[in-house]
Amino acid sequence: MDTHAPQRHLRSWQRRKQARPGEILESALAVFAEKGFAAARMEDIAARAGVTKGTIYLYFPSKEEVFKSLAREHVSRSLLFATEQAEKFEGTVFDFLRHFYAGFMGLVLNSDVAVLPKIIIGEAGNFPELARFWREEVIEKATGMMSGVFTRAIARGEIRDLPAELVAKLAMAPILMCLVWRTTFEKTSDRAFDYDAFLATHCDVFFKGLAPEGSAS
Amino acid sequence: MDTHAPQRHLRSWQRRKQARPGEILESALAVFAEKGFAAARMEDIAARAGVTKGTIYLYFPSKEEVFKSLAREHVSRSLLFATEQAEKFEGTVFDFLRHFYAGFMGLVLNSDVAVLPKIIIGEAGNFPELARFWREEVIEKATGMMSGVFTRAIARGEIRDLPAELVAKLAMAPILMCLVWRTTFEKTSDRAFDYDAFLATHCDVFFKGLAPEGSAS
Amino acid sequence: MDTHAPQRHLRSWQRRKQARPGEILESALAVFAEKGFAAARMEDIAARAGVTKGTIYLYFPSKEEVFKSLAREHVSRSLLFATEQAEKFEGTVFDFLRHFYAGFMGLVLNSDVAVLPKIIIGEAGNFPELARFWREEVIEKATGMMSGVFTRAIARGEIRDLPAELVAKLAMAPILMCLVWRTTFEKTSDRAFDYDAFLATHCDVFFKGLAPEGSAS
Amino acid sequence: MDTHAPQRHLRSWQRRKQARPGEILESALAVFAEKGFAAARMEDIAARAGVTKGTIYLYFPSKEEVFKSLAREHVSRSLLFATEQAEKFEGTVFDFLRHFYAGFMGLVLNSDVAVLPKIIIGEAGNFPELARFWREEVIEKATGMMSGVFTRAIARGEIRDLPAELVAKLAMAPILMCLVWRTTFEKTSDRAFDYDAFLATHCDVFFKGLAPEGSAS
DNA sequence: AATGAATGAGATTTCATTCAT
DNA sequence: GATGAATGAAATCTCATTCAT
Repeated sequence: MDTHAPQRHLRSWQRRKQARPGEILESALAVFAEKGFAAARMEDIAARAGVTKGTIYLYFPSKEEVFKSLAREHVSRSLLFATEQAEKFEGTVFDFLRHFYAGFMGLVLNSDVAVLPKIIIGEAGNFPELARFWREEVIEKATGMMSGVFTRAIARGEIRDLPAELVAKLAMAPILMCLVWRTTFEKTSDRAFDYDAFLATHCDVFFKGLAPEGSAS
Repeated sequence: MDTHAPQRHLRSWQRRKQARPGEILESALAVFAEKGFAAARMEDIAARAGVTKGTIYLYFPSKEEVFKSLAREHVSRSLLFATEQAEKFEGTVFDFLRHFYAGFMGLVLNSDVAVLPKIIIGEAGNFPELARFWREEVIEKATGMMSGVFTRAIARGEIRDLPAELVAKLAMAPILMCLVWRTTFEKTSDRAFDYDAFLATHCDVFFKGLAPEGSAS
Repeated sequence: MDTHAPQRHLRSWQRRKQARPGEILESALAVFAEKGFAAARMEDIAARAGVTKGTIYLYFPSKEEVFKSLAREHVSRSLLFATEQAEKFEGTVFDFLRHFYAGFMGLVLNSDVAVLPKIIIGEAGNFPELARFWREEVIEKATGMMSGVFTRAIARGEIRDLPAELVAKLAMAPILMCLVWRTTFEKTSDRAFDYDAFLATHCDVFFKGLAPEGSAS
Repeated sequence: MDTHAPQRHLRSWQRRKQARPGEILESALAVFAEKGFAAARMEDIAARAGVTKGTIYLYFPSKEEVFKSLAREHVSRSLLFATEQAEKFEGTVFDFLRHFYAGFMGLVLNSDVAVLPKIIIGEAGNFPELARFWREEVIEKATGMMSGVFTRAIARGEIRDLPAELVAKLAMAPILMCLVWRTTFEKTSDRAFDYDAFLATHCDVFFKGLAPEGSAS
């Protein structure tokens, strides 16, 4: 009984079972971020997820596949965020960017996703397909979305006529810097990096630099 | 001249011995960049340097020490470059930055040093002391140098009154992006990233954004 | 009885796990005895224990620790034997010694513990702490026990008044000779060493030498 | 010139050359004694002899051969000593033994030969031929010499009628104990072992034990 | 004769993966 | 479904031995 309705009235271990892959990936994210792919031990990942080594193999065929699943899984989240942001694009490009940066900082500071780019950077050499996947699925899509924003802004005369794609990349460079700082140097530093002030200054300079000639800013 | 040269009259194997550590580090740079620390095999490093495993241990006590030597060794080169650039600072801050970016691109595109930051990013978790070392010796010094440049520019009225340190970091964000692109995604991409155009656009926007209010740019 | 036995209802691999360390140490005893510490290969130890290299590392962190565990583990057995013997001391010191020698020969000829002293002798240079441990825990305790026996024998007038501790050491010298012969030369010799006759002659001479002046022996 | 008289008027490096093998063996004795065969490094042996690794191979084809040469070389010294002693045998067996023990203690305390038996004990498993060689060349010859002494003593009525060979072995057991103590435990002990008192007590007991019945000792 | 840089076989140790329970 | 003992391939590192100088 209940065999026909596996989603309803699940017993606790059944709920557990469905949650397992997610728990494992979450744990893997933390461990890969800390150690890199090669130095991460399956046992660490398992322990942090509250299971034993063997259990991971019930859900993933290999360490490599855990890693890839992880990378792919989070792509969707990141893109979802970006897309949502882009859809909210109603006001000026400046409003949008401020919103975007603010949202991103929330992500960067409060979750573990921030470490994914770092992992990709560190392991691109060992997993070229993954690097390609990320470029195509994350970077180019995000750049494309952002390019669209700037293209429209140019069309509306909100900003100067500049190569939209390059401007899109420029808009993301400070974010990359924040990510790298947070995942690489923050722990070793006693003086805090003021991400908000950094991005505020960026907006100040960047927006003024984009503004049409003769505008009162 | 050259009478002070200490390597005169060396036997061939002595000349060899003096050159070995450098050859090994050069080889290690390439292998670590490609694979990361953990996945790099001593045998690979040795083979690329034209020696066998055992030889590396004549010059370095362990893989870890090869890695650390490498990271420390190249710091001097990078800083030398930065310091030389700062000393050339004669014209406006804009001239300086253009010069700086151009010089950096030369470095990034034509040598292997570009991969060092990538290595540091990937292995910071496993070598915290190394991350600290890099932050203190490379990043903070470079930032300090750049901050000085901007502080003077502000004093001279060349640019607006903005937090010099944050502006310095903003000035380096596009460089970080170029480095990451080159070392992480370039190989997987068929469409070339136009670093020069990217930095030109950056200069365009950045300089206009920094310019004093009401300036004719 | 046996209701307190902790191993009831164990699954087979649990029973196995409990037995493993002992099996490994037993195997290690044999291999270390044959080759010495440095020349003993983990693979040999593993093979003799019926497992593979890796398994040893589930129970011991390193080869050195296997060795130390081994040396420490068997101490208890040896001392237990000695203590039991000393407690049986009821008759004359001569009866006791005869008993002691007989018991020791049983140990020497029928078990592998005989090789432990040999191992200690061979590796004292490489493991000074171990040599110290053995001197304190085995040699001095055994000597102390034996000294006590002789002290009491002197007090009772069974033997002459001699330095008890030196006599104790003299009593053990023939045993050392038997151990060394058995573990070092026996295999290379075609003519058997007659341990019983050797110890019988020793008793004959030793007892007569200890007897009080003017005794009819 | 001088080619026909290589022994006379040697230049210093020639004298050196002739001394080299001996210097190396002396050095090897110390290192093998400290570490055992396997753990002894050729570099250590070379360094202690004041040469470099390569030089050893000019005189010995392998580490094993250094070891064997060492063991064989010292055999002659030990036997020479024993034979000389036996030839001095003029007085009673008791005088002889006292002399012998005294001489042996000089050897044990003042030279490195004491470590040879220890080495043999530790490496017998790895070099069975060596163990055999030692048993035959050293132990059996020494025992034979000593047996002869006792046989003659029995014939003269100096001591009781006992199995001469076993008595010979008993006479050497305390020496073995001294050797083992000195090479294995002495360094770890703060309280000195009084070899002289030990052997004096041994003589006291042993001689009394050997004395013919009814003798006034 | 002596050197010492280089070699490479072989040892220890780690850890992803398997599988009986 | 979960466990965790066991495996064994692969990595680091050591050091006896060689050989050009």
